[in-house]
Amino acid sequence: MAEIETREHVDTRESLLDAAESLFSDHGIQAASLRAITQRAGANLAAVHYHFGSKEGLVRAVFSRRLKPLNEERLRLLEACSLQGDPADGVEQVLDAFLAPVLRMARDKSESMRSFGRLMGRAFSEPSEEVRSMVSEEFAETVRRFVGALGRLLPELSQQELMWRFHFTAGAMAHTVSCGYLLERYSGGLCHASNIDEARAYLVSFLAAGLRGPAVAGSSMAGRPSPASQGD
Amino acid sequence: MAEIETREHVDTRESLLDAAESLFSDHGIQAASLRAITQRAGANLAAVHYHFGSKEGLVRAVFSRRLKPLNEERLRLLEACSLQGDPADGVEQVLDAFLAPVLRMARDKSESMRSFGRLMGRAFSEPSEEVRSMVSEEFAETVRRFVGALGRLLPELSQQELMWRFHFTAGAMAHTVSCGYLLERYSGGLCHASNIDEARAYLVSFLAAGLRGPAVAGSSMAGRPSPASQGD
DNA sequence: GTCTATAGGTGGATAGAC
DNA sequence: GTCTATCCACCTATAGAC
Repeated sequence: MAEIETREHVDTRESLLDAAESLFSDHGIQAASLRAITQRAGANLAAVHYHFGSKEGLVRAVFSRRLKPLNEERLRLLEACSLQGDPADGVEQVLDAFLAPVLRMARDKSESMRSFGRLMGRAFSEPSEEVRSMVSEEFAETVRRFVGALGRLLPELSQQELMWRFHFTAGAMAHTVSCGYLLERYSGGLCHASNIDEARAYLVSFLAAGLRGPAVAGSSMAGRPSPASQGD
Repeated sequence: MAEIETREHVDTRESLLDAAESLFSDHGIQAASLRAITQRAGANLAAVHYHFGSKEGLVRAVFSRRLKPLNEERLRLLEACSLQGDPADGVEQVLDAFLAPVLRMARDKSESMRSFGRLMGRAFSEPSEEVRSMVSEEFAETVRRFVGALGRLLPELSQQELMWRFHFTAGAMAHTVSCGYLLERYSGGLCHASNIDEARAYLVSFLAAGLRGPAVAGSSMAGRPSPASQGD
């Protein structure tokens, strides 16, 4: 009988994280009030301060709960690439290791995971400097490792151009995760951003072609109005 | 003498738009209070309600003031492409017509324009449904026209794959406009997102390669774990 | 650990004088 | 068109009982 009670309130801390995640992604971090969060969690207003110290502490906890496992999975998949490496598909494999965990999260069966997907998609452009720097710190090691792997597969790219291209890669991914509604709308319902297999296949093929494309001239392009992309 | 007075307060309506634009982009739309906005504009709190009816009216005015000229310029540049068209560089030219006005805005000399660039970069993932639907409506015609132009240049792509690729294109652009700090940070200061010529050249070459890449198999890819991007 | 009660502050909006 | 004054709802945070 105590079991039922236990399953009812599960764990206040975890309920608060779930409620916060959901409301942060629906209304934005700033607009989601602790009152709304505690109400949805079935907890008391003061519980947030007991468990997390402040609203900011709650925000940090919401992000790190998901980001640590996410980036660990990415790094595991990256390791797997370099072992079973068919170098011809190397770029595609690395991209898939980078993308698949995020896409899976953003389209997860659980509403909770999908919420976090949307939240993460806009985390980098959050107005709050606190949030931005926390999140970018959380991804730093993953970026370093994936850029390294791509650099070895694309040795003809300068470090600079490699970084730019990785930046665009991340952008296409983030947009896909957080702005899928645009694709549905602008395609008149032809495309469905929620289809994870389509998203993966199209993203990987588009990005691999972009990454492998000819390098920009290199040094002397200051002031050039329209780039001539005829590399070597 | 009246001239000096006139130049002092310029025009309350315009001052309010400038102040709102700046504070919306620094702190977010929801977090920027009418009190802070009117104070910066040197206007009275009640002036917002007199000129725009409500905070939401102010938000709409801030966006449409910039988006209409921006998209008009894009469409003018697109027209110019199809006239002086060297078909070999068609994709690059269309991309440049799409990107250049936004990048110029995001790196404009005036702080006001740069503010709006940041604001626009995250407009699509704004929590407020009102803002998102207003902004996506504002871009609808531009998207339609550019997708049409790209479709004619890339006839081997299905309408579906074209839409997906355009979506990724927009994502890379939005990320570049609104998350330049990430590139600077992750490259250890090697790349500077504020360099508009670099951004343009790298973006256009990357995206053109992605758009021109081989098409994904097409229909039978549901459930395929890692896409084989060996088109025809 | 969880609750109530409340402090102390800020938000958007409006009425009405000028 | 611009101002002051004010309403009232809401926010985060904390003190202190249980």
